[in-house]
Amino acid sequence: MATVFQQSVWKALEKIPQGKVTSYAEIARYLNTAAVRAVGSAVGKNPNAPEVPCHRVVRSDGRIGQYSGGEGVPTKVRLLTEEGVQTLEGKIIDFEKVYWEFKP
DNA sequence: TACATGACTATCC
DNA sequence: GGGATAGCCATGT
Repeated sequence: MATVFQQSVWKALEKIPQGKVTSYAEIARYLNTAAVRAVGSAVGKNPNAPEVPCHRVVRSDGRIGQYSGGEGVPTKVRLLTEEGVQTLEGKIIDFEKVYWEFKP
């Protein structure tokens, strides 16, 4: 289904430019909620994977986290690397430099 | 550093 | 239609 919550999350994901990443907490804060798990749940079960760059969302501690699609986390890491976000063993390199903040 | 608790939703009984 | 469970996590102890 496509609830307003999910649509809001996906819409926020589309605002992330290529080569940048953001965190679930950032999205939750952008949606004015504290349910970061709900965000992950909504993004993880998104029915329109290619339209939503869910691989540009990582954990707030700089780690990749999980990924549902393709080969899983390796696919997420590879996509990020292709877009210019360097990773090392499931962790973002220069996380502060590629971190994208949502503007109100 | 590792474990337990917390907020909110979608999905499965 | 209603209640219970789990989820691409965060944060505090």
